[in-house]
Amino acid sequence: MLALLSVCDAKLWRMPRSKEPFRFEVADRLHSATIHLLRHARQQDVVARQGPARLSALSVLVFGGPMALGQLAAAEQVKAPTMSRIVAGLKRSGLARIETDAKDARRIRVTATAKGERLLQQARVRRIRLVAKTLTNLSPAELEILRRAAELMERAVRQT
Amino acid sequence: MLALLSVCDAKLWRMPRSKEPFRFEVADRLHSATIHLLRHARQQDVVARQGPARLSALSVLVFGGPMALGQLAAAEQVKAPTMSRIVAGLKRSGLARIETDAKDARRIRVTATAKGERLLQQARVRRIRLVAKTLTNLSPAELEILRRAAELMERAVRQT
DNA sequence: TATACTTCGTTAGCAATGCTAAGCAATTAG
DNA sequence: CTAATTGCTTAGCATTGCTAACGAAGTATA
Repeated sequence: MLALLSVCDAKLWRMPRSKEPFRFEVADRLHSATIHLLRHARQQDVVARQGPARLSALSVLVFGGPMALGQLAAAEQVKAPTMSRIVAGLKRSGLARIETDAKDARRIRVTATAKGERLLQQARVRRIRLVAKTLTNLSPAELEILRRAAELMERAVRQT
Repeated sequence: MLALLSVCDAKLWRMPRSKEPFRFEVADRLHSATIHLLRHARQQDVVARQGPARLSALSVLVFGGPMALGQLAAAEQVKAPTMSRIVAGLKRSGLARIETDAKDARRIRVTATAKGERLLQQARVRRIRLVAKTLTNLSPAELEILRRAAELMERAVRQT
């Protein structure tokens, strides 16, 4: 259930030799902290009655729009056969629908249904609410630090 | 592969009514950013040749010391049968060993082996290195923001 | 045009991980 | 001493990863 989320947790840990030890220290702490935060947020996901892979794929469909199976697999960093089964599950549950591509008969077009969008938004609300709840005791200045940190993380990852 | 890591990604999303909208905005951004950061870090885990559940359990053993199966299951937020199988796998791979508890014959004592510690540390180094690499272009001031953010996240989650 | 590659998706079969239900053995309560 | 509780395992199911192998459709080339 923890997925890969807790491979490393400890403080007692010697950083590898580096010209920039501070960067490694920050990486270490950030890694650990984000693991703990997300592990906590995940508690809410039981309610959705859908497996993590399906929720995840559904979110890509909802926020990224309809797409072919291969694109979806790439977005989820998963092989095509795996995504094939996930999409089949979403279809069975009425959360996504499949159409054929007019230009290329090999492709399929996967789209989130209204029901799928609704379910995903609800799951999302639950998670965000829980995260917000854990931030309850922080001051505005501390919240500002977190907001800026989020921006920095997004930027850093996107530049990769 | 993404586990629950991408249930929500988008910017276009209306926050629920709240007395503290800023807190929800921060929660949303932080949630998204941490998902992306960890999804990125996870690329390194293929190398370890052990599933995520085993690596995760092993990390608890390495950093938390030997413990009973039930404790380990609780730490990993997993039911006992699941942990039973995970520990069996670790034992098969020579990464953990099982002893009987002298005081209570029902209990078992699971311990990480030297091989297990080595494997975990290597996986850990790979992940941290990758995270550090994505932080390459940040200034010292920006790194400091991330360090403080990590502290805040840890504190917030721990108070739960 | 015909043949051969390539690309896209599916099916089949394996392994890992989650669950509940059921069972066994040891401990604790009454 | 019996009965309830506790700790772990086994059995059986569903989900989600993978590779291998296939068929169908598009593309390139002789």
